[in-house]
Amino acid sequence: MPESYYPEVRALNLFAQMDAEKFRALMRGSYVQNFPPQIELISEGDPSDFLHVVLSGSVELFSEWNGRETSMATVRPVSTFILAATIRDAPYLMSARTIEKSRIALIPSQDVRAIFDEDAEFARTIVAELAQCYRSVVKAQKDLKLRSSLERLANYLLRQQGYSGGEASFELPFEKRRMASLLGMTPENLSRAFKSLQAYGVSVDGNRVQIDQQATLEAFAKPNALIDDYSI
Amino acid sequence: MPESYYPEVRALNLFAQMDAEKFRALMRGSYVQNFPPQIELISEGDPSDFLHVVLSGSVELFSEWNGRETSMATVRPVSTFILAATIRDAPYLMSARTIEKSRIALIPSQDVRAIFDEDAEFARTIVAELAQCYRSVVKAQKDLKLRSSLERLANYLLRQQGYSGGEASFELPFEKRRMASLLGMTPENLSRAFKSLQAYGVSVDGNRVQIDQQATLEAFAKPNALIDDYSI
DNA sequence: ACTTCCGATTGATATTTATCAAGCGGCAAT
DNA sequence: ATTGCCGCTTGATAAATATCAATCGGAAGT
Repeated sequence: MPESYYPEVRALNLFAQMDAEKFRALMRGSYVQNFPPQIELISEGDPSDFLHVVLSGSVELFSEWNGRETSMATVRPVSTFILAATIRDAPYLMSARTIEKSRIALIPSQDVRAIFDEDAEFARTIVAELAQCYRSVVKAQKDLKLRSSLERLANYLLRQQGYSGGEASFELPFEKRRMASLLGMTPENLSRAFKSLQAYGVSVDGNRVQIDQQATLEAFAKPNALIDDYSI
Repeated sequence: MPESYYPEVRALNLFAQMDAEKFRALMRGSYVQNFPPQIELISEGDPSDFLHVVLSGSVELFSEWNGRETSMATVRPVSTFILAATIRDAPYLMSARTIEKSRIALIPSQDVRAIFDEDAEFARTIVAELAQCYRSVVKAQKDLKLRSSLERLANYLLRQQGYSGGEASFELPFEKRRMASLLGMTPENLSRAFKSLQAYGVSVDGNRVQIDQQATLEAFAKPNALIDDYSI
């Protein structure tokens, strides 16, 4: 990686605290690349050669089985993905594709494992990130198993509202078909679910959502920190 | 913890490689306790004071929301649970109860975090265990989102068959109601699902399952290493 | 401005899954 | 042996969700 990129990567939480020399060692074999939208970065089952870090843009993690496909998560700056595969030196469980034009840092997995052993500060950051990822999946699984699709949508909207500043009106971060897959439903059902939420003061126009009766929607959605708060 | 317990705990993968002195430090504030069945060990939302290690017996992790409850996973010896909460010093996302009479080691979370910083070998083991946990949840989520309940049951049976030695006949590890919740279905549906699998050579008598047409069942279930193989 | 394309929507219908209400049957306590 | 309990099963029905087939409508290209 050209040294000119170092500051950008160094600024990330993951690398901010680590020893300067170890950081250089890690960067030596790394790349930063720009990808156009819809590029498949990794395929599930492949060996985990690189830890990926999303610097800008966004990436979708998805999985396939028996001809079906589902969206598992979206990764936004600045987060890693396939950290667990990197650490265990195991095959990827999910595929990844860019949603939009994205800058991705690629760090050789073996270097991550090597530096992990040498730099306690880095190890601590890695494990904190991994624990965060774990907790996110557990939350997603609770969402899936404990809620109906309408409830999932309602809570999803409340979360998105929170991310975009808490105003009554906000933009959905991507296409509805992707949202539907993420929420574990079909696009047709998502469409009908939006209609059902009109009863709770939700209106949609394209990607813009407006929540007119915040309290009513919350009473229906019953958001819960242990499912919906991704900061804990 | 009485020193007489040390060898039993020391034998666990998690502690086998670590420095002797660090191990003693970790054990000093720890307990080993026997619990009867159906004891709630931790409740979701509580602060994570102890890392738990199942030495014998089995523990169910479950979650609740809005009056509903679902089984998230079962933990068998020798595994930890709530490792991620311990590391992040965050509240538990899941509750835990003993399924049967169980021996549990309780290790103060703050000691785990402290020793993590001091013992690189321990840190490496912890992070490997955590990555394993992460990958298990991802697999579970793929199972939930990509498969119907009948397909989930078929693959579950094949996995259980594998764990119990691969014979055509084997025992289910626990009650059907718990299995149903784990598989994301109602007990009634599980009952009907077993009946549907008769068409693929599956017969059930109490907790004993017999698979008469292995190939037929596998052709239906389409087991996949990236979902069903918990060793990778 | 017109066409084309593609995602979103809508309606009709089918499938899957849950709910409700009995029953059945093993097992433990008496 | 009898009783009562509890988990499992079964049947009937309802609700949730998916599928299939059009159709709509905005955005991009001509």
